[in-house]
Amino acid sequence: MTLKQHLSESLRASLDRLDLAPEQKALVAAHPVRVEYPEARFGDYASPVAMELARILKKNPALIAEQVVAGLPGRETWAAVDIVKPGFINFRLSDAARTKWVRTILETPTWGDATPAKKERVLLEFVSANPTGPLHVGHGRWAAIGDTLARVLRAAGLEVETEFYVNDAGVQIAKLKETVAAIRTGKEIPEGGYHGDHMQVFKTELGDPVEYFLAGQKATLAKVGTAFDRYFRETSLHQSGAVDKTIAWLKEHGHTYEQEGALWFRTTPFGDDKDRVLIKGDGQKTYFAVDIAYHAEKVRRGYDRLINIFGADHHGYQGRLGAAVTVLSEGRSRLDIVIGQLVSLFRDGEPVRMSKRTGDIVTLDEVVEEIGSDAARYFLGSGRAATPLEFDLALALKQESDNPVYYVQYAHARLASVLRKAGEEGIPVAASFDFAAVRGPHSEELAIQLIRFPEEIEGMAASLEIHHLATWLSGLAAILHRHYGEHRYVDAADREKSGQYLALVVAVKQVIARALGLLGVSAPEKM
RNA sequence: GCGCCCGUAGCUCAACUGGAUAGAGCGUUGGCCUCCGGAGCCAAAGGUUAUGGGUUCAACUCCCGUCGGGCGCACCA
Repeated sequence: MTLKQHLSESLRASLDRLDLAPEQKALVAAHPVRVEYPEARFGDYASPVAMELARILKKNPALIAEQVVAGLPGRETWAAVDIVKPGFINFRLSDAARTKWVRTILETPTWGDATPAKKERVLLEFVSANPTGPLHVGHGRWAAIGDTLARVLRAAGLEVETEFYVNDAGVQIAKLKETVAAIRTGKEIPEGGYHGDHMQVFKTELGDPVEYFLAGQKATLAKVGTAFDRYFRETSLHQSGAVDKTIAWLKEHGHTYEQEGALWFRTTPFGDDKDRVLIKGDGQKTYFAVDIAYHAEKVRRGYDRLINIFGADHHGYQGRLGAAVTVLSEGRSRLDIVIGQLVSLFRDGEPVRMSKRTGDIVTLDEVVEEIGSDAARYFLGSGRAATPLEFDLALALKQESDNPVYYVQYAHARLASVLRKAGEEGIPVAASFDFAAVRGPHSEELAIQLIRFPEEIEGMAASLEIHHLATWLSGLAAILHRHYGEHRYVDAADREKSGQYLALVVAVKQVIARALGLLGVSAPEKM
């Protein structure tokens, strides 16, 4: 259990002991106990619960806070519990508690991992780019976010499979093949075909264009450290008859109707804003019908939860797909859709249009080539998915050697260097860490930031917002750099104290490496 | 026209989903290596959180309006 949870439960226990009328007791019991992180000067944890209960209990928040503190169990964990102005309750960890938790971190190489209340099986689908060209920066954003989300969910104790849906059938693929045939025979590219320099390879490249692009996309994803558990092909749905079976199932269960020669799926009762066509008047199945069959397949596999990462250009799909999953799973599976806003490309402030048709496309490969995988992963994964990202190539290139990711990596390399130095001096890492030995400027912050790591993981798993990882990590790096400036870790004159510092160094280094790993960024020993 | 998302320091982004004096990186200005890595640290400048109302002990966060930007609104894929 995390420290935050411990505190939350202690507060709950204290609230239960308040002398209240039965109806008030019920209200208090229903009220969540929130614990948050205050500014360092106030302490390590804080709770606004007394202020929140002031209205319900019709009492002065400071008075409530006093009573809560009076009945609080587990006081030995806290060096100080203060009540401040409106009614905040602030908690400062005791040295003994810091010692205990840091020792736990040192004994736990997987520190950060959390244990879920329920071990859910999750299918996470992302990227799913059409195999009609190379991946662009937008795909890179979904890859960075999706891959990190998968790692974070696993750290949070969920069973996660990742999947890339390959649209290898349908009209666009037919257009692609026509285009390739034209290029190979030296004819003009047909109406609605694919233009652009990246198509010219088919003058000499003789393979199937779908396989060619898919292989290229996989190679690009590998460069940014993203591998999928499964590539699921649309054609397999057609071959297995899954599309027809799914439509038949919907018919049998009364979810469809015919109108004007088309077959409609009644999605509006399940949150969609209009019903959708499955089979068109000309007898052709819609793209949506195929997509439903795909999600029927996911449901059939029995996941507790489906998560899809969609670009904002597909957000209109949310309602109908959610309705489909509800119907197909008969309410048993839940579909979460993470909408990621698009990436706008700029070069020196000038917008760069991205289109596979015009060919003015900046590929993910090129960007990775320019700024490297680490910087790309960090940059694309550190912003909130819901916020549009403006990516300036010239800026990214300029910051090549002065990028936020290096700030964090440098912290790691610096600690590696400290440990090397200690090795040369023959100073051993203390076997039994004692926080009191390393007390001083920023030491408390450093310890607490490490202790919070699993709390961050839990928070991200709940919100599906992984950008917090980069924020928290750069916070840790900042504290470390400041701490480094104030303390001398390796001092041959005081081997005992140095050993204690080294234990802290090992803990910080371990946690930074783990967090960078979740981000898909390397943790260098030297830079 | 309707719907979803966004608007925070000069630039790129945070702010724990309603908490305390809105924070980082880049850029700018001025300091800091006889000493474990100066890819770092310290200090300064920079904000009426697009804008006008509302809700409350408390609003960047919630509600309504306005302005600006992105994306959707097919018997397309």
